[in-house]
Amino acid sequence: MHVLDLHPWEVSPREAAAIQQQLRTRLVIEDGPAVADLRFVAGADTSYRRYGTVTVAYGVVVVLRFPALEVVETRVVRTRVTFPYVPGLLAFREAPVLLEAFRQVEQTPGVVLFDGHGFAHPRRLGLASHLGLFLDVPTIGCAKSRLIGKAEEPAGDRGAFTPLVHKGEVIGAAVRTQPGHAPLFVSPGHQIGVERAVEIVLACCRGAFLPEPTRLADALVNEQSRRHADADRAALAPAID
DNA sequence: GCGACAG
DNA sequence: ATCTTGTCGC
Repeated sequence: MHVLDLHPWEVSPREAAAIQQQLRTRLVIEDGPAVADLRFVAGADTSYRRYGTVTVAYGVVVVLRFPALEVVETRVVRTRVTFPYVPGLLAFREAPVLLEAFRQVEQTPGVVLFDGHGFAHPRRLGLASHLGLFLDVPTIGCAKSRLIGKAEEPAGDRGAFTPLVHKGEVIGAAVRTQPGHAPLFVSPGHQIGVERAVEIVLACCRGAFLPEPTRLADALVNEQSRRHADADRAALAPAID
């Protein structure tokens, strides 16, 4: 896939917040691809492991055919990470490795699902929105927990959802993807609206808490990270105290 | 000033 | 996210 180079990632937390303020003005939170026109959807996720002072990150992108949800392409990438986890600045920790993985993707998806928020962010530029701008493709944020905003508990049946509101604005939705389980927080990333985002996420669910793209990316990235743990530790021996 | 806080 | 055995529940 084509990946735009909008700004450097080697920045301080202070600069990171300023960059988000700048990028949010370019976001497009409306419309989105019609479910009937979707042919391919993708899911992306990361996994971390610390070896001494070095933190290694694995990034994975899985492309599925839609609506069959069959895997058609998978990409795995590994990089070192220096940016710390800071609530609200997640993209600066995860984007580098994920964008590298996306560069290797051949089948451009009609929409990409990320494990984190999109518009439901303090500055309206969560991971999904930030990467949507770099990829110039519709994206959706699928977070397992809330970052900001409030939502009524959705009904217990699968598909039920309530609006996630922050400062009087609807920024996403709490969606019941699996009965008996806490709701999934869905929010627009880029080039899509709340309603369409929820519709697509539900169309990607097969009974599990997470939609297939994200669920498969999560399973694959964790497996890769663990399978290469020993080799990675050995390769980084010189850098370990 | 005191909580809350994606992964 | 990651560290971790067994265990309660659908």
